[in-house]
Amino acid sequence: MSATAVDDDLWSAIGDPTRRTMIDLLLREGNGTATSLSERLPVTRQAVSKHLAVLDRVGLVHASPAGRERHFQVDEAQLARAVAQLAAVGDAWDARLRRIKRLAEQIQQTQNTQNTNEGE
Amino acid sequence: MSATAVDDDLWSAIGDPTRRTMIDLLLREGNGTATSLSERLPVTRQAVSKHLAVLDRVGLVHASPAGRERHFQVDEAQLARAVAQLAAVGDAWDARLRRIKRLAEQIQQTQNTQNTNEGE
DNA sequence: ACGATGCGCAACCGATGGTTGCGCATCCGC
DNA sequence: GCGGATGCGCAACCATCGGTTGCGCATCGT
Repeated sequence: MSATAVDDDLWSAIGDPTRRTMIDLLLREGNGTATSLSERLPVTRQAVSKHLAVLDRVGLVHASPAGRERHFQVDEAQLARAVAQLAAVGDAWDARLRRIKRLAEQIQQTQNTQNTNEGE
Repeated sequence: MSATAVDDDLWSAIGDPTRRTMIDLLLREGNGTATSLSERLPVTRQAVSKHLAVLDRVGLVHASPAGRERHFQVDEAQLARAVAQLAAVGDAWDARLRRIKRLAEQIQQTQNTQNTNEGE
């Protein structure tokens, strides 16, 4: 049934909308610092820093110190794991509600045409 | 039109591991009450009741009073929306990961082909 | 050398997931 | 019909978390 400890950490990590956006930004730009990310987010540097700490703890990102800055970038393999988690839960529900799968896909199509990615 | 309010509510609703399990149980057994669910969960009835209230508020489940009991069941259409949310985020990241991998492979071969395909 | 920049630590606040305790309504056995 | 068991909601309370502000320290640039 899913829900191991690691899985749960990944879930809670990507469950936060701010963290999702941060991952998105990091993926888009390759890397970033707490300060650079905070400039593109509606939260303060400290909040971003905390989120980065969380993401770092679960291994979704890792930092590389460069002088007085800390450059973060996404760990692709770990993110792939997280994506697999999403898919797993979706599939689990889908397995029980296979008949609504088509409906979900239709909705997804609509959403994809509306928003390809996030901007806020 | 990225994260609308409703979408965000859906995310936070399914983001909680207890609520995910509750949805799972409800799907498995068709319906359930706060008490019946709490017997299968490591939390108290009140906690379950609160979660049910949250899920009810975002429309993922709805209750049907029966005597002194309140039977809940999953709203399939709304759950389909939620699954679509998961898939959408997963697809977005997945697509970007694929792009990164391709880019990395291309960089390795750039010495020869020089086919820079960085859309971004 | 000194100001600007980037960061971490600490204190604090509001929301939330969780608990316990209580009271009320409904059902069941007598 | 009465009383206990059952199911629920409300309220108080606690811990955690996302967020803020404030401060101090290290590094960079002139």
